[in-house]
Amino acid sequence: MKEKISTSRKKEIIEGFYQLSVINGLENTSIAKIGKHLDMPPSLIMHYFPTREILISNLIDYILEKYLLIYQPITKQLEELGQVDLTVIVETLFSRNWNLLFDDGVYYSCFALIFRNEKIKTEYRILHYKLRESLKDILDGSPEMEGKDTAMLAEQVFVVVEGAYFYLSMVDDPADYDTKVAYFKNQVYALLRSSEVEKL
Amino acid sequence: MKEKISTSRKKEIIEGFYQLSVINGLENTSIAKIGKHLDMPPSLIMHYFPTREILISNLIDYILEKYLLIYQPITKQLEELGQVDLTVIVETLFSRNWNLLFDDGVYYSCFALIFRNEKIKTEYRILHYKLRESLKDILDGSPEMEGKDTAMLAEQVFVVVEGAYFYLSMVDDPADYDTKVAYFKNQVYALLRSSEVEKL
DNA sequence: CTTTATATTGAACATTCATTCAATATTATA
DNA sequence: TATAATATTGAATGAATGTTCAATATAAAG
Repeated sequence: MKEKISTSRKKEIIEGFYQLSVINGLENTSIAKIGKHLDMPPSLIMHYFPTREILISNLIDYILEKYLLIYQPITKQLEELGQVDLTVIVETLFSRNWNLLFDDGVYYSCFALIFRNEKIKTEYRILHYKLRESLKDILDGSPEMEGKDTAMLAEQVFVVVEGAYFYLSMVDDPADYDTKVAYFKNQVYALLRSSEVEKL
Repeated sequence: MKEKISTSRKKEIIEGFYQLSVINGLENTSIAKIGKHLDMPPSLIMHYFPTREILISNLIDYILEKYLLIYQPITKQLEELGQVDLTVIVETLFSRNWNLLFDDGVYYSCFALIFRNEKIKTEYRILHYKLRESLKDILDGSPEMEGKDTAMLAEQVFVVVEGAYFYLSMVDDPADYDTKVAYFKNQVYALLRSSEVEKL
């Protein structure tokens, strides 16, 4: 029971950090502000996270865990039906709920840290490699993908997905947004249908 | 001549800001540090940029201007030969020099601000729309693109390019890097060759 | 040369920052 | 119950933050 307090407090602090970062931005969220938000002295926060760097590192773990949740609809169908429809994959990847799962502002702020912090870079790399491997495994389970280079396909699909999310963040006009999403979905469907990607 | 001092000082300050941001990160670069770096009192910086927000806004202008420079090899060939080879386009878009033109860490840190600042978001949107329009114009000039939906193609090509740059930032292993770049280049070539993109 | 506008300086401001520390309260273990 | 470990508090630290201001230097315009 002793450990419980420690872990739940840590979770509470990270979540408070995240919530305030969504509102004010990562760079404007101080330890004092988190403390005020959670009704907790700053010294208690530093008891659990000795430095700000450690605190941020844990926030990134938290965000990357959330990031993985986009896969839930796919893995759910995989468990229930034993295999996954390609349409479900594409629709899941481009679903707007993904965007609602976590805040893009915080996500990209944290991402920007990879350029000056090797540990964070590695964390991001591992996550993104994992995502592609998962997709490869799913594709390998589909009879339509027989004989295709699924590893390459997974890379190519995700580059479209991530490029799309990056770009679409700037698009405000809903009609414009929908048109572009349709472009990118078709692009992915074309990739998955293509015969040019067959293995040697 | 009076105006000259003002503009050159402003340029000096923004460049100093940028340089320090590359090293220490945008969020760790204060006005005092810029002043020390340029041997200049902080008050002089605030004379030209009354608030930090304005300073950042100008830094973003500076970065986005640099971003546009990736197009130089293409526009150069366009001026010299009257038309552009598709290979030159793809190779230019994926050239490593692009990465060296400006720092990705600063670029993504600034990008993260679009989620809490409409003005910055609009600036980013305008730039990215401009990039796509330029590519469309270039494609329209190519006989190989006759009858194709070049607007859509430009969108699809850039989503691959930007997704690739985002993803490749995390990749450290050079062999891995090259493999993936080859994937994404082929992906773009396939897009440009595809017959499925014909206009209605 | 005088006047006016701009450039530059250095000191000062309150505020916020991450972090430290010693003291106390709570809980788990023996 | 006594002891040891953890949880929590509140006050204090010095350094850094963005910003303001009045004073001075320099250059342009009349």
